[in-house]
Parts: sequence; C-alpha cells; structure tokens
Amino acid sequence: MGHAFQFTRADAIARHRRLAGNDVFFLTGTDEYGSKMFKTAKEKNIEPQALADENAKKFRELNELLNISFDDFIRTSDEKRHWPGAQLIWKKINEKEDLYKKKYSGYYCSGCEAYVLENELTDGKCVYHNQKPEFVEEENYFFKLSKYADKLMELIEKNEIEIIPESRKKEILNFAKQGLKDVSFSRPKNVLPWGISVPNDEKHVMYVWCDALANYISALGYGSDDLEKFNKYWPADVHIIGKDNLRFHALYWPAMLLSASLPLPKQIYVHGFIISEGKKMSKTIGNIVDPKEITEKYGADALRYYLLKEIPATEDGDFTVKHFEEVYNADLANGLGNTVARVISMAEKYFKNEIAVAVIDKKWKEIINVSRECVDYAMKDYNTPQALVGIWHILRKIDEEIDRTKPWEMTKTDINSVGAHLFDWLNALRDIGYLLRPFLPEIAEKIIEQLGFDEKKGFGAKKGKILFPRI
RNA sequence: CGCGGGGUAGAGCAAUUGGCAGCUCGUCGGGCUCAUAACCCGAAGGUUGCCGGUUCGAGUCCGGCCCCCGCAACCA
Repeated sequence: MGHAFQFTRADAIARHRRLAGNDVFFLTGTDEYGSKMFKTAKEKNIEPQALADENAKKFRELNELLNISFDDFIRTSDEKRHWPGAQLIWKKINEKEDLYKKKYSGYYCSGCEAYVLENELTDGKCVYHNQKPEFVEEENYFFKLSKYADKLMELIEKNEIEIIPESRKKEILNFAKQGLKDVSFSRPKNVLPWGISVPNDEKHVMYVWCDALANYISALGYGSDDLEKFNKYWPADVHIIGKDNLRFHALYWPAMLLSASLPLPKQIYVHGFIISEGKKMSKTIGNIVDPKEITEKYGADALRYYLLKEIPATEDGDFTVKHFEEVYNADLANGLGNTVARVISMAEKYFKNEIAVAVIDKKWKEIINVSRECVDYAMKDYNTPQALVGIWHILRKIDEEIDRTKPWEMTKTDINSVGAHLFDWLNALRDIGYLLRPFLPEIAEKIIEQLGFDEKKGFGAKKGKILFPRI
C-alpha cells in the first residue's frame, strides 16, 4: 500500500504538470541491490536476480493497476541500462579523488546479518538475538561526504535544493550541522557478491545507495552514447520520496552530483507513510491491506481518490477498509457520482438530453475559477488533499443550487430558466472532469464522455453506468 | 536539560500579523422527490493537554509541567 500511495502521488503530480503544458519525464523503478535483497533471496532459497525479477513484476503490476502514467521504469540490476551510468558517476567521483580505501570495522550480528551500533547493545549483546556480535573488519571505499558538508547545507538553506516540507528541511539541516562523516561506498565482493562491480576493482561492489541513486540519470542515458534525454530532462524538477529516504536524497545524492560536476535536482518532496489504525502495516499485526483487493472491488480511481485525498501531503496517514468505505460512500458515491447522475438525469428528463449552448452565469465562472486556482495553488506544494477539496467545492455548489431553484417545479412554469441552469451545471461538471484528470483519470474521462459536449450543439448528456455504486 | 513536529467536538483535521474556535465524517431534527434512500437547511456536541504570566483581548505570545511522534549516519 505504501508503494501504491507513492506511485499515485507521483502520478497525480506528473499528470497535473503535463496538463499544464510541461514536457514531463516521470521515472520510476526498483532498487534491487543491497544486503537485504541478498539475504531475503537466501532465505527463500532462490537467486537474488530471480527475487529482483519477482519484485519488479509486482511493481509493474501495481503501476498498471493504478493507471500510473510513468514514462520509464528502470531496474538497478539492468546491466545494460543502469550499470554504465552508475559506473560512470563512480569514475567521475574517483577522478575528483573523493573516494579512498579504508578499513571499516564494527560489530556484526550474524542474527541481524548487519552491523549493529554499540549504543544498540545491552551488556554487549544484540537486543534482538541476545548474542554477542562479532568484531569484523572489512575494507571499503569511502566517499568524502564531509568535504561537501558546508556546500550542501548552504544549498539546502538557500532552497537551491528545496526540501518540502519545511520541517524536513530543518531536520536534515540539523543533522548535517552535527558534522557529516564520510560514508562507505563499497562492500567487498566476497561478503556481498550482489551488486554493481566497482570500476577497475574486481574485489568490490558498489554500496547500494551509491548505485541506486544513480538510477535517476542512468535511466536518462547517462553513461551511454545517447545523451539526448539526459540533456533534456536533467536536472530533475523534483524527487518524490518517503521520509526514510531523506538523507540519501538530500545529502548523499547531491554530494555525488557535486563531485561529478553534474547539475543538482531542484526539489525534494518528502511524504509520510501509510499506517493502519495508527500502526505501521505489518504482517505480524495483520493490518496489511492489499491495493489489489481494493481496486478489484471498488476500482482504481476509488483507491487513488482515497490515497490522494485522505493521506496528508507531508504526514503519515491512516488506511483502514472501514474509513475507505466511509470516504467512498460520502465523497464518491453520494458526492461525485450522484451529482453527475442527478444533473444528467434532469437533462434527459426535461430536455431529451439536448441542452443548447447558453451564456454561463458569472457566478459559475467565479466558482470554477476559484476551484481551478485552488488546485494549482495546492499542487505547488504537492498538496493533493487540498486540491481535491477545491474540486469538491464545485459539487457542493451544484447540489445547493439545484435544491434552491427546484427545477422539478420550475419546469412547469419556466422551462427556459431550467435549461439555462442546466447548462451552468453541465458546464460545471465538465470543468470538474477536466480538473479531475490528474487525480482520477478514468472517471474524469467517463464524466466528460457522459456529458457529450459539442462546441456548437451544446450538451448531449446521456446517463452511463453508475460511476460509484454505493457500498 | 540533544534537535524537531504535535496535543482543538465522538473520529480525522483547519484557524494570515494575537481579534466572534471552524471544516469533513458520524449523530439528531426539519425540508425536498430531479438524483445512486442520494441532496439541501438547521441543531447538539469544546475548560483548544495541565498550571501560571503578558494583554482590552491568547488556540495563537512568554515561563513551567505532562503526554505522543519523527530524527539522532552505514538495513535502505
């Protein structure tokens, strides 16, 4: 569900920008190396590559399920597309003499299959496995992150790399202020064979973050002969990441780019996590909800709506089936779906579907303008909940005016006025359709189709299938 | 006394520079019959975590206390 959330957010942002006339390159992909993958594959008794293939397939399916309009999908285990870029940036960093070999030592817990920090130990034992970790030394390449500390802080401070929201910016600046240590950039191949080979050193593979972050440019052709996309689309306008990835995107990645003399991303949008009943979704608690189940039952746009509207822009948000169904009924079935049906049904009943072009009431122009501005304003900060609230405002106004003007009575005395109102309402619905395109792409098209607008003839509105059946 | 965010109606959240404490859902009452028993209007529901201070006036500013969450570098 966490991935569904992130993809949907990114997709709404990409679609919104495209509709604003921008040439968007929306990249997604999977990060497949690292000791975690290696370990999981071992547990499952399969090759790491097979596990990576499995995961990549799931990601693609999820993308499809939710109508994610990505332009490219990159896999870090793709030796043809990703490796050359990752290795080239390594070489550039190495040429700057920002890499050096050093022994890394630490306490390694075989239970965790990871290094544990001394302050995580009680009585010298690992808390989780109740055993004494081994003291291990291995030789790593280190990246001179410390060299770039001041520059990074300045860039973030001055919003040359803008971190949204502000609180995350403070968090990372605070962290950086304590001083940045150099970081491991490789692991010995004999310890971890699953990774990208370090150029000119067969004994090492690249540390995951070094390799994974490079996906943003490798996907654009960096490291290949064809730099057209790279020249056109890099630097990225925005990286969309979870709060757990902040450090890597706000510090490591820009430092790598600085070292390699490449342009820096302009923005980093940090979102929260999906939780369930206030807790992290986990198999042991049993509060995992599968996005597939939801979309099969209620449709992709229903899930998209929930993820875009109910999960805050920058905080953690809750997903429960109960709340999902409440929102579905209130906003989608009773709200959007019903109002569309309500207006079209009147057009059918009173005007045999045909509503001729009329002059739009000033009041309605105003209402729609306010909503459109609200959407654009909200999307500047990637605030999809606020954007959707802005669109729903129009729906409320339509319902309100229908109740006030009582067309079912007016039709007996003043059929022309009913026609004029219907034109306003149908027109408002058409605008809702356009405004909804980035958020609920399928439903938006269905609405527009049902309205059957023609510049000359006006509306030939026809009721279609119920958009959101009540639960 | 590590740094940061937060505590507001049953639930989830909002309140420029201090200026009538609001929104959505839920609950209750009324209206309507065009619509997916949908929609509209109205009502109830608050000691704004606690104590003190500044002020004509504090959710907002100041001091103290309680509670929750995030961060505190090699899992990514």
